Amino acid sequence: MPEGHVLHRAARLQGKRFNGKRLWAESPQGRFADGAARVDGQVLETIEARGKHLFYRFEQGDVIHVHLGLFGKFQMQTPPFPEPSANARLLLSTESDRVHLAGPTTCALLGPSEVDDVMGRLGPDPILAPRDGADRVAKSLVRRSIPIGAALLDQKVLAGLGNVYRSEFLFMTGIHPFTPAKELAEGEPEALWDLAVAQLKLGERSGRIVTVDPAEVGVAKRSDLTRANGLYAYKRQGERCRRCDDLITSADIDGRNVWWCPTCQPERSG
DNA sequence: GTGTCATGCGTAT
DNA sequence: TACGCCTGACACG
Repeated sequence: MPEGHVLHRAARLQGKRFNGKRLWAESPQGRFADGAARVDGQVLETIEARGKHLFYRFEQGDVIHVHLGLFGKFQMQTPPFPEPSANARLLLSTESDRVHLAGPTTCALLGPSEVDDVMGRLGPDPILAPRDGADRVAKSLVRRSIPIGAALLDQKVLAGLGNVYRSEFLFMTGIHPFTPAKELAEGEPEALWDLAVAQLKLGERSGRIVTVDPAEVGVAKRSDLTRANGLYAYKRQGERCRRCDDLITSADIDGRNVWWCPTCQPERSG
């Protein structure tokens, strides 16, 4: 259940084990058998994340492209390696480490130009924090009349946000989710970008999404926050806002729920 | 056991 | 807007 921080974390942790190493590749499930056979025995050069996509670049120019979708999962394993689950799409191993991939939406072999196509469809990635990121986000939001709540999930606007960060960032910036993207106030797109940069980097380091300021809930350290007290809005329907005590509410945008505080994020009449 | 939902996204209608 | 894909956790009977 991954947002962008999960993929960057995977790239970092797997890269530490596998970059520059010759790998065994197999697809116990069989659905990536050809691709696995193709890279089996090749040296992995780098693992790169962009938004919610992951790219494994091998010495002969082959690239494995992975997108976890809603259900995909990586597991890192060390010897003695457990029996792969029946749905293991891909195993990459050295003698001392193995990554086990199950349930991805995408696991495919690409050539370099196809990699460019995928990346070309993505907006700036907050974890990579390009200097012009805030500008690009602002320029793309100003052209859209769709709700900001929808725009934030559009990977062309900004690559790597998912449904948890969407509700959290809108809460933290005080923006009602149904505000048309083009009607954001001066500075708000930049504030959303800066928040994304800070929060996704925190998420990448800790491996979880915790947005709440520890002081706000009377906790000493960020690492003491849990799933139960670490979020402001996401999935808190009917619970009290941590700031104003109003009740968190929710609605559907394009088939996905968004949660917000009606007081902290007032509807804007335009 | 069955049904529903979920941190996602592409394609068809 | 609906459906398909991929899987696991949880609620319900």
